[in-house]
Amino acid sequence: MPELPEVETIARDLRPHLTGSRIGAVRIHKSDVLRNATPAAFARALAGRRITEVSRRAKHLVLLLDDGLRLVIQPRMTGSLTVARNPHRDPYAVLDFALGGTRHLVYRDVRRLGAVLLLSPARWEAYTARLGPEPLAPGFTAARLGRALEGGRLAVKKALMDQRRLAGVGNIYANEALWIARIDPSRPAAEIRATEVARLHRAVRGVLRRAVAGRGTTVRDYRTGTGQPGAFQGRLAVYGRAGEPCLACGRHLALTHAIDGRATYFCPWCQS
DNA sequence: ACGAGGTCCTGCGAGC
DNA sequence: TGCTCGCAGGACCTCG
Repeated sequence: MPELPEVETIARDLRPHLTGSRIGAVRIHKSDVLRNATPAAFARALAGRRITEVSRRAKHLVLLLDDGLRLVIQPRMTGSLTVARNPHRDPYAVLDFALGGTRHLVYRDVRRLGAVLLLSPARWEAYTARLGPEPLAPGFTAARLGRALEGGRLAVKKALMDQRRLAGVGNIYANEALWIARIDPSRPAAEIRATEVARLHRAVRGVLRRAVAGRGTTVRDYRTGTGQPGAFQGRLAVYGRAGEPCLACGRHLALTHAIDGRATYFCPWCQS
């Protein structure tokens, strides 16, 4: 679920609560999300550490600790992170860090497809180097997007969602951006013309920025860092609207699973 | 060098 | 009402 706007919202919400906080007791309710540490080693590495910085990279939340290690949390489909006071019993709570007083940072993940990593500075460098550019960074130009789409005949929608080519775009915003840019999601990425790349560049950045302003899209599980649903789901133009009228031309929107097996919503008329 | 499909998990809504 | 089936925001892998 959480794509760039959702993780950005979580990071902004958590930052004032976490920055400077010391992690007390670490409770691991489900250990299968820990991808590179045993539960004992994980708890030992975190307990007593101070959080010095809260940031986002792609769809990952990154907590920098005072010993240089980074706690990287990738919520994938159903993960959420909130700061709560005296968290109530929740069968889907996965991790719980006491923060002093009554505050806790809780990672909740129904399907537990999420990933939690503890990375040294060197491993972090290697990790972030494999991810593509940040689409909202000032230096992300249309030419840069054009380069990300180069090579191979893969569908442009798949290229947009490929985290090595471009960071942070998932299924919802790939659908939205392609509709805004009036580009057929199944077209080979390498065949998108320069004028279309320019439209797509504007569309991707525009929809991501508006979704951040709207505090993300809640389809089902996503919650902001304060535990609220996002507000952008009411402003989606195509995602989840199969059979409903296209907001541009009024014809019926279509749904296919032919691209990568993922739900692709599009207007067969506007995006052809 | 691709794409297709299975895998990790659980829950929910549709359909029978 | 109660079952089974397919699908869900992601990303990894193997196979052909």
